[in-house]
Amino acid sequence: MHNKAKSVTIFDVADLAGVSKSTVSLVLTQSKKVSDKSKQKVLKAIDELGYVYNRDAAAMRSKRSNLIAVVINDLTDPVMAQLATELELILNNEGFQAVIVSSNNNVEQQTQAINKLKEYNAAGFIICPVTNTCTQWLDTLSSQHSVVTLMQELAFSNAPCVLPDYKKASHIVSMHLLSQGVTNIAFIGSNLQLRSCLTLQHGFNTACAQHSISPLNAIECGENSALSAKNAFAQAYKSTPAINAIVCANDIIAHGVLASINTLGLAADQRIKVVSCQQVKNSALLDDTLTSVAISTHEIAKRCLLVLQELLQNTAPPVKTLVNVNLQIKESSQ
Amino acid sequence: MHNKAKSVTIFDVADLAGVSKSTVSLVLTQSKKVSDKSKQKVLKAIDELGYVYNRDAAAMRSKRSNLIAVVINDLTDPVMAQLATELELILNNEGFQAVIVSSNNNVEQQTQAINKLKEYNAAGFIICPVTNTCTQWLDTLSSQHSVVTLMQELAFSNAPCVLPDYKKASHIVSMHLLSQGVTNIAFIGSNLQLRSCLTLQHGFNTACAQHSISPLNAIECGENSALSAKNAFAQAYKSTPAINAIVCANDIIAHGVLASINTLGLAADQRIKVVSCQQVKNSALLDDTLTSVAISTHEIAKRCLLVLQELLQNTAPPVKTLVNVNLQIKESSQ
DNA sequence: CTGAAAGCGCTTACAG
DNA sequence: CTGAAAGCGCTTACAG
Repeated sequence: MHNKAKSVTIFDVADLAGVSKSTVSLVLTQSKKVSDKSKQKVLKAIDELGYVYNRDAAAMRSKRSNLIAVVINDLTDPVMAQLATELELILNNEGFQAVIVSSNNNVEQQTQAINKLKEYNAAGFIICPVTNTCTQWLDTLSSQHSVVTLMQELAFSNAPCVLPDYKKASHIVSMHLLSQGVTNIAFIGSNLQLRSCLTLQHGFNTACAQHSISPLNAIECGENSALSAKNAFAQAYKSTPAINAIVCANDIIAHGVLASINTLGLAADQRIKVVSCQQVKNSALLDDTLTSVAISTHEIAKRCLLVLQELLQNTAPPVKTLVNVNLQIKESSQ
Repeated sequence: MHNKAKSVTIFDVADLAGVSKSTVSLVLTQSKKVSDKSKQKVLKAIDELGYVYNRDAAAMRSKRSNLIAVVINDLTDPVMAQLATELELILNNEGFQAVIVSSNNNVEQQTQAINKLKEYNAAGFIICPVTNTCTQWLDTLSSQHSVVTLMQELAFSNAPCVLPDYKKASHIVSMHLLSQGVTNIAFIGSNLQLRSCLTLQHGFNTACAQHSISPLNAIECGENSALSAKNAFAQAYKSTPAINAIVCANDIIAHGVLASINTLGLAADQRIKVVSCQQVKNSALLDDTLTSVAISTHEIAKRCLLVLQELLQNTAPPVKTLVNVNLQIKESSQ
C-alpha cells in the first residue's frame, strides 16, 4: 500500500512554494543564500506536502555521505553496548547518521557487513575488531576509507586506534595492591592471548617487577563470566593456597573470584585481596566493594569522533589514542 | 584522499567486459536473463576494477530498498541487545540490511531517529517502543510505512506487535508456586505501570484467583537492578514478614530478592520461595538455581521477520503475535 | 538571490 | 540474450 505514493519531490515543493527547485535545494542544504521569505514559503510547502528529503538522491548527486558505520564485535557485551550507545549519541549530535551493526565476533560477518556498508556509501567506519581480524585487510580498507578501530589494537596496523590505557589500568591497580605488601599475587582473565589482555598482563608484570616480586602463573577461565571465573579460581586455589592477592581482568571476573573466595571461609588475617582492571556497569552486580579501574566509554567515544573527523578532513590523526583511566579504591583491596 | 577516486561504475565494468551497461546491471541484480559467458566476463571485470555496487543509485532508480531499521529502546538492556543481534542475523540472512539504532528510552530520540531513517528510504521499521510512545504517532507511521513493534504493546494501536506471552509466563510460574501451597505471595517489578509489567501482574493475579488467594501488595523497585530489588524487598519484608513466596518480573530482580532473603537467615521451613517471569542471560549471574520462564529472543526475531515480510508484501499480518514461553523449574521454588 | 540545465549511477521497458 | 534511451530525486555551477 505504501512505497508508491512516495513521489513528493522538491519539484512539488518548489511548485507549491512558487520558487525554483534550486531554491528548495538550497533551503534543504541549510544554505544562507536564500531570502527569509523564500525560506518560509518553502518550509511551509514542505510541511503541507509532507515532503521527505531523499538522502540517497542527495548523496548520489553530491558524492557526499554522512553515514558512519559502527561495527561492534559483540553487542551482548555490556561494555560494547554502552560504547555503541555513546558513539551513536555523539555522532548524531555532529550531524552524522550512525548505523550500528554487530559482527558477532566473527571475521566473515565483519567483512560482509563492511562490504555491504561500502555499497551504501558509508563515509566512515568505526570498528571494534574481532579477535582474528587480519591486519592487511584492515590496512587495505583503511587506505580506501576513513576507518578507526576501537578498544582492541591490531598489531602494526596503519589504521588509527582509540583505546583505554589498559597497561596503566592494570599497573596502577597492581601497584596499589603490592604497596600493601602482598607477595603471592596472580592475574586472572578469560582470554590471556587477546591483545588487550596481554597489555593488561604487561602492566601487571611491570608492577610486580618494580616490587621485585615474581607473580604466580596467570589463571585463565574459559569464558568471560562470573561462573567461569569462580570455577577457575577455585581450581587455582587448590594448587596454590598461598595466594593472597589477585588482579582480575574486569569486574565480572572479579565477581566470580570473590564468590569463590567467600566459600573458602578464610579468617580475616588470611583474606585474599581482589582488584579489577576494568569496571563494568551491570544491573546484576550487587556489591559495591570492589577496587576497580573506571574506563569512560563516553571519553572513548569522544576521542573516536575526533579521530574520525580528522580522517574525513584528510588530516593525519594520531595513530594511537590512549584514553586515561581512574583507580577507584574500595574495601576489596584493603 | 578517498571518496574521489570512487568513480568505477557499471559503465567501466561494461567496457572492460565488452558488454552493455544493461547486461552488467542484470548480472548485478541476479537476473537469469544473462548468458553464462557474459556473466563470467562481467564478474571478472568487477573483480579487476574493484567495482563497488552503488545501492543508493539502484534504490533511487528502482524505488526499492532493503534497508530495515531496528529501533531499540535500550541497547544496554541485555535482553534488547540479544534481540537486536538476533534480528540483525535473521534480517541479513533474508537479504535485508539491518540498521540498528538506539532511542535510549527517549521519545524525542525515537522520533528523530525514525524521521532520519525515512530520509534514507528504510523499507521497514522494527520498533521496541519507549514507554511513552504515542499510539497516534505510531499509527500514522504505520499507515505510511511497514512497521512492527516488539516486546512492548501499545494500547489500541493498529501496528502489528510481536511479543512474548507475558501473561502466560507469570501465570504458569505463579501456578507452579501456588500449587505448592504458598499463601502469602507478592509480585515485584521495577515499573509496575509499564504495559508489559501490567500484563505480568495480570497473569499473576489470575493465578492467585484460581487458588482463591488474595495476593499481597505488589512491590516496586526504583530501577531494574539487583541492588534496587534487594533494597525494595528488604523494605517490604519489614512490613510484611509473613510473606512466603514472591514472583519477580525477571532474573535480575530475583537475584536481588534472593540476596536480600539470604541476609535474613531464615530456617529451612520458613524459606521464602522465589520465581522469575523472564529469564535473562547475564555473565555476572552466578547461581543457576532460579525457577524462571525462558523467552526465546530467537523465536521472537523470527516471528518479527515473518510479520514484516507480510507487511512488505501487502498482506495483512496478525495484529498481535504471542510467542510461547517455557517454565524452567529449579531449586528456588522448591 | 533565483532559474535552466547537466549529471550523479543505476534500472527498466522496449526494440532488435 | 543485448543495446540505446529515458528517468529516479537531487546538487551544482553558471547566468541572470
